[in-house]
Amino acid sequence: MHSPELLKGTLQTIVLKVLKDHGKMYGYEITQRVKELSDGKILLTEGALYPSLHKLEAEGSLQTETVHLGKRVRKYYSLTPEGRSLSKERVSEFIEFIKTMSSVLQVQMI
Amino acid sequence: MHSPELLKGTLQTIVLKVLKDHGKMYGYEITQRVKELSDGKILLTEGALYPSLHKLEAEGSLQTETVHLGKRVRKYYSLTPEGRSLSKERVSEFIEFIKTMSSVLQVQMI
DNA sequence: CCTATATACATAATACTCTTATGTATTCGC
DNA sequence: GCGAATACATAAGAGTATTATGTATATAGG
Repeated sequence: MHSPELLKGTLQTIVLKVLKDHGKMYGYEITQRVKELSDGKILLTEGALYPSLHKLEAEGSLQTETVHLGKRVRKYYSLTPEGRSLSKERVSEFIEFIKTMSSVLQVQMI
Repeated sequence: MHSPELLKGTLQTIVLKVLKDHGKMYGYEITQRVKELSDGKILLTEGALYPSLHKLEAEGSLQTETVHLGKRVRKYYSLTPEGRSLSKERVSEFIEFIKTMSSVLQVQMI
């Protein structure tokens, strides 16, 4: 598990990119996918994920679809066109940040 | 200038690595060196830097030397042996984090 | 059967880190 | 002389995440 401080500020980027790559997903599914992709090193907490999803929805980057499975409820999230471009933007920003950090830290990362 | 959220959690790493690479430095000098290395994209704020330096000193990672230049005072910071190994550790952690993120975001960064 | 774990959502209190604002003071360039 | 740069420092506030808590259903193993 990574030191959590580094993760700060990357949650939205992760959510947006994972949704872009995997299409319609629900919250719990996102946590599992990220856990899988990160080989267990990034464990999204619910307390961070759900408010983040709600915020992205409120801002128009995500749209939702509620599905009932028997008595259980699932809320599927998918990117709106604005969410799609925000996803690209966030990933680009992140890559630029890494480039800058590799200069500052004098390490080869790109 | 990078979106500040991404920078969170990287300040200590930056300070420790820059001090390792450039030896004895004072606070203001660190801000300038980082600004230079990052091509103006990372501007350390004093409100974040000084408390961080104080904390690292209190924890035994940094040692200080106060120098008087006429009436002005400069406080030089340098790594202790513990600081040296912490520097390595923080940089390694950061690189590991980037590797993980590149898996999650499905982008080629390493 | 029942109980722990997994699934699935959500919110509130708290902690942590940084930004912004403020304060003090010296030095340099025009 | 005066604004900008140098040089330190701290406090108030904002933002983001963790931890804790709450509710509820489904499933696997003893």
